[in-house]
Amino acid sequence: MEGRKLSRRQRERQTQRQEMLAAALELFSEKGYHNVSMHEIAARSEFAIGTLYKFFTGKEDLYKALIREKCERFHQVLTEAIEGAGDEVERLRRYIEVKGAVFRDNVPSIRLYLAETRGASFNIMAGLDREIRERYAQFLDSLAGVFESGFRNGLFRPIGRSFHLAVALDSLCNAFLVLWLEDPEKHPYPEDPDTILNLLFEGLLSTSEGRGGDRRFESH
Amino acid sequence: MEGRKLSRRQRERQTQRQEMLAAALELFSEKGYHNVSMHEIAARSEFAIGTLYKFFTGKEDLYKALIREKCERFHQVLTEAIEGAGDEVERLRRYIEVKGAVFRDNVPSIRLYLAETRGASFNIMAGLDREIRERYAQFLDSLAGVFESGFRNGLFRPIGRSFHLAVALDSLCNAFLVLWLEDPEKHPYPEDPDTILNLLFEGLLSTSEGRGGDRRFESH
Amino acid sequence: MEGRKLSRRQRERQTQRQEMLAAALELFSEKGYHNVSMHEIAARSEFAIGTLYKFFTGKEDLYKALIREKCERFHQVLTEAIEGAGDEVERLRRYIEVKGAVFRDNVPSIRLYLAETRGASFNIMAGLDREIRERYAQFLDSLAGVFESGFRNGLFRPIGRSFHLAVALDSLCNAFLVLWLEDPEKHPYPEDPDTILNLLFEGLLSTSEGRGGDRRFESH
Amino acid sequence: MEGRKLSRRQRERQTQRQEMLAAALELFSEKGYHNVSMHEIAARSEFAIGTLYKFFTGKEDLYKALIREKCERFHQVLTEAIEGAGDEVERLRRYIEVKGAVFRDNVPSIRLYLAETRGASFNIMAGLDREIRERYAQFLDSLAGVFESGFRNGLFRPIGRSFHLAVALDSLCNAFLVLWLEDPEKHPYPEDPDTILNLLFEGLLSTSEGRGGDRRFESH
DNA sequence: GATGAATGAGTTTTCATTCAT
DNA sequence: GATGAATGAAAACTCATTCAT
Repeated sequence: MEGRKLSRRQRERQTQRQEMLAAALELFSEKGYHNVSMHEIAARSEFAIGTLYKFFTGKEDLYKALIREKCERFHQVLTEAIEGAGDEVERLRRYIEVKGAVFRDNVPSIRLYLAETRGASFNIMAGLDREIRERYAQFLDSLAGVFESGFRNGLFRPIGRSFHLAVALDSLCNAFLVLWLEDPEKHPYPEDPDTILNLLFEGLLSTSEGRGGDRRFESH
Repeated sequence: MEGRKLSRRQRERQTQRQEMLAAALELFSEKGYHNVSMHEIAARSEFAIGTLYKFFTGKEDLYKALIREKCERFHQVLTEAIEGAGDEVERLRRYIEVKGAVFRDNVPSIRLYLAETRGASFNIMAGLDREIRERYAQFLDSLAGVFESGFRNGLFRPIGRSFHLAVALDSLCNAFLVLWLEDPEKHPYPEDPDTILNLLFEGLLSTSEGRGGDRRFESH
Repeated sequence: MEGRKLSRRQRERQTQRQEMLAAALELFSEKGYHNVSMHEIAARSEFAIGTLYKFFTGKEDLYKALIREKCERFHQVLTEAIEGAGDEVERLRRYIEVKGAVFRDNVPSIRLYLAETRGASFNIMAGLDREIRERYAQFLDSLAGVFESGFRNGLFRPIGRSFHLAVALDSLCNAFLVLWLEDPEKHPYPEDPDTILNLLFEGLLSTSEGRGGDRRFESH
Repeated sequence: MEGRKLSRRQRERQTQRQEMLAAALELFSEKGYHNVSMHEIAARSEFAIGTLYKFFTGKEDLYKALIREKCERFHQVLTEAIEGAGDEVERLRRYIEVKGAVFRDNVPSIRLYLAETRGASFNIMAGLDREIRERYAQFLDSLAGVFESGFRNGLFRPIGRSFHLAVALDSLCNAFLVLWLEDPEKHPYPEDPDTILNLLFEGLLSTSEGRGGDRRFESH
């Protein structure tokens, strides 16, 4: 992705950095930011404590780097999923599938990701919160774009603002994923993306012009 | 629930306890569990630190008590909303409205509630996590019951499992509420519950039997 | 000196504070600021480390308090010595004697005092340096006042600026005291203050008007 | 002093060593021993940290070498000043002038020199303290020799022990120099050495035989 | 029963020194 | 011989908890 010519030294440093981040990820995702000490990270990553401080200016910096890199990666993958080929429905299906796959493969990261994008994170850590949320908002806009485009070409019936639909779909997926995270046996993430999609689609599609759902509500 | 005859002493203790919890709530919701010290809670509640330890066995116990009581209260109120009078649609509407109202009136608690029920809470605090989640699951079952009942009496079309629908509706509300929490101006929580409800209902209602949404997907 | 009504508690706190400062003084004077750890001070004063931090906001604060209090005391005592009764000569004699006595009785403090007022202290410690030097300058002005007064009433011949004479006398005493500090046997601080005073006085006194010292230099 | 035939290699090493010492001097005099890290010295001198350790066994050794060399140089120059041509008065004048010139040209070194020779240096650094003080004592003896010689040839009146006079003159100069160091504008080091010298001489000279200063004191 | 002073284990971070390249 | 990445002991400081008054 970047210039390929990294010296051996530089490549080694990258590897070490990744090992540190990996150890930190494990620990943070197991116990949360405040319950992990730098000594633990050093021990788990098998580096001396001082070496950690050569790579990161402090615990906060280490955590920020970790979160930033993971979030960036997730958003990249998800953005690719919804910006790829296919009509809007296919792209949403792909989004649901990819999101599930990413979760399955990155459980530890997910715990942190969720703590940052959902719930009430207390990251006083100047700026991180804002940064992540902005990146997330940016992604939601992309997702809203898919609905918008579906509206324009008549694939979707305009039952709500595209942004709301994006929020809805994303939070639906997250809800299923959190259930899965808690008890994978009891709450498997749907193999078929339509299980989730239909929750929104079963009335979203413009072909259902003959129905009178709205009227029903209006009468209330 | 308990015997009503509390001595003056006991009543005083209850008041003191509530004052401690109120001070703790303010602080925890402002700064998060780990960034609040027992001294701060003592200072804010105007009790001696030793007195705090007469009421709670430690910081963790205090936090647990706080979370438990708040969650219990929320679930109670929400359960009442969905178990009250009216058909299923009305009950869901009431749920959305009550949830909005409860949030508006309890912003500090909400931050903690969200941290516990959504996202990846790191509450290693033996059991709290489990306890809260169980209570939450219990509530989701109640909510699912509303859909179930709607299915049975033909008000809803069976577009998914009732539990999934409960999860979907709840996470939809949460998503809107988190948006509102972040920026109340930009993302007001809908006055009209149908704004949220329609996201699910526009195809969920059994009156739309004539439409061919499903077929469309099957053809894919 | 101050309002006498200190509660027992307050008196105890004062005692503890003094014990902490005493332990710190010993250690700082033995090994210097940077070679003493808070743990050592805690151990030597027989308090828990946390208790130290209840009395002083940090190591720097502890050191500053120590220096400030000692310096203030010294300057007070010395100022009293030169502002007491007697003609200028007597007052200077008393200054030399009192300075010797104070040194003898406060060897550990002296090491710190000297490090602060003489030599090149590297007290980056915002302000302390300045504060101490200002207090010292103030004292030198008092001492210069004695010479000034001696000039005015004709007791002293005006062989230099009064401030220079103050600096000269003070540095003379310090020099003798440092010698004594290094090797009390070999370099006892003079019992008779005139041993020091005569180094300046043997020509300073106005009664020596008949001599031609200056002329001698002019002819060179 | 040493054999003159240094190989190119050896000469290079000397140069490097001097560069290291120069960088260290700058830093130590700016911030004090404990506030300078070996990394800083390495960076400022543009050598690798490992290279520093090839030349000096450690930080302490580096500092000792620095102090030793600077002190040696100062004492050499000052000894030359007082051992040169001229009568005792001229030699003392030259001493005062040279001392002023050396200070002016070596402010950074001076800060360290003062920290070592005056005040209470905390150089636990085994031996350095003693070593420097011995060299200093040696110099004071040379200076005392000038007074001694002045006594012998009748140029000076024996108003005190020659060693005391040496201490007195040196501390007088130091006092003026410290004043100058603190505020060169307000306290310039005297251009005319007699400004300092007269503080001692105005009664020291044997030509003032007619005066009765001593008697005056005796009467007290 | 309430109080808050005292405690000390545990945290983050620095930096002199070593040694494989 | 020079290099600088890696090391880990040691420092300053915090805070949950105890217990004598």
